[in-house]
Amino acid sequence: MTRPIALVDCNNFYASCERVFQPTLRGKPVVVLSNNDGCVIARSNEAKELGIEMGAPWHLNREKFSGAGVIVKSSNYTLYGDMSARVMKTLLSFSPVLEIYSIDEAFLGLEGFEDRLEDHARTLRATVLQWTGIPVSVGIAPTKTLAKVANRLAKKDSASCGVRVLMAAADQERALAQLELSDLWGVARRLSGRLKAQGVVTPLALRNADPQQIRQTLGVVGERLVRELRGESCIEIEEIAPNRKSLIASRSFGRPVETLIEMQEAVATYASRAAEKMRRQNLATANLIVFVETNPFRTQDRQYRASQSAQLPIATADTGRLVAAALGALVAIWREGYRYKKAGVMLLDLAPANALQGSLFAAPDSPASQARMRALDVINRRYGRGALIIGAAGVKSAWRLRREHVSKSYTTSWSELLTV
DNA sequence: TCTGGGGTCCTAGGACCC
DNA sequence: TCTGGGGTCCTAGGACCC
Repeated sequence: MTRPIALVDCNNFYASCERVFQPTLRGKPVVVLSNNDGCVIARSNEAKELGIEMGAPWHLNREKFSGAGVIVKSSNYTLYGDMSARVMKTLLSFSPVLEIYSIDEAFLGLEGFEDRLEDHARTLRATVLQWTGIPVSVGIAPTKTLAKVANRLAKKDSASCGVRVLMAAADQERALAQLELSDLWGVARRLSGRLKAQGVVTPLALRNADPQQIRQTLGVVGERLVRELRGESCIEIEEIAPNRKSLIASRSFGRPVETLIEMQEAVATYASRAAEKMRRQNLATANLIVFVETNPFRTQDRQYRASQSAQLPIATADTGRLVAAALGALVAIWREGYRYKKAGVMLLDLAPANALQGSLFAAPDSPASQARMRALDVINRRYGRGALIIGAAGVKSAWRLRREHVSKSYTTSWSELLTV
């Protein structure tokens, strides 16, 4: 009754993309660098073998690897996004049940292929390579967490030729015995530390632990992890991507920013870029955060980091309003005398820009509708007349409108509330 | 003047992912 | 001088509501 789940992961994705368009890079060590050519974000196998670490700051490594013939590329996200779309489209021809998990990973539901999982995966692998030029690895198991494990082994173990199936309990146990706790999906430094402190030292021990007991110390996340390791699927494949809830536009500065005017330029740019992103997805918001920080790697400098949120009276995607709100928030956290390294604008509580129309027809007992009715009730009691609340940001902002605006600011100006 | 319970919201921070 | 840029989920405590 267990349905097989495949995790398809592109090998060294950004480096592989560069190779597709520049075949002379094949067989050579290639690294792709982050913005400002700051640090390593992708490495070909050859580069990994040279000992180049993920995230390594390039200015500390340039010397070291210049003699090794390493080819360095600046990142090109437009290209990677395009290649990703081609890979995902190809995957769709191998199963209609597809969840795009990240730019280079996807989960596939393989129900119906139980009797030929390995063959199916090998054909998939060959086809993706032929159609897109991107090599992928495939891990198959009854849960997403185990599919991640299978995928890791498919990559690591050259004998498996890029495909690993872990449907049988005995195979799963053998696989878990080969890994470290921090190799597991969802376990990083902190969690593995806490587990080890509890005497759970290996992935296999975690699989054999009591879920209830793990829940005591690690909460629901821990319990889910144990169950997933046992083959009990707790994390479903999400074929329809839920609406984005927030988005960020931020950058590190190439050199320290020390004046307000420069910081204002940067924040205005980020706010405007964030607004563009939002409009492209037909979203709107009434809630944003501006943040600034100094360079934490320069321990000799005085450190400062701060963030400030700002609320707009109604949800909007208008660049002018968002820039104005962001600059207002910046003033509240700006401190003279620091060498700023990074700043950004986050947009929160994103909701479809046409939510107002939707809300009129929302089910009467939906939470959003109830919140709106309560807000309406307050207005009716207070002012003896009805008004339509702009609920574009859903329940939360309906509450906010009620608390912060309806009862305080909007004593007469209904037309403003009604503006879309 | 004293006494309760159940539920949601808000916010900040932690932890993790790619 | 030089160390990325995005995201999500969970928790905990206080505020607030009925």
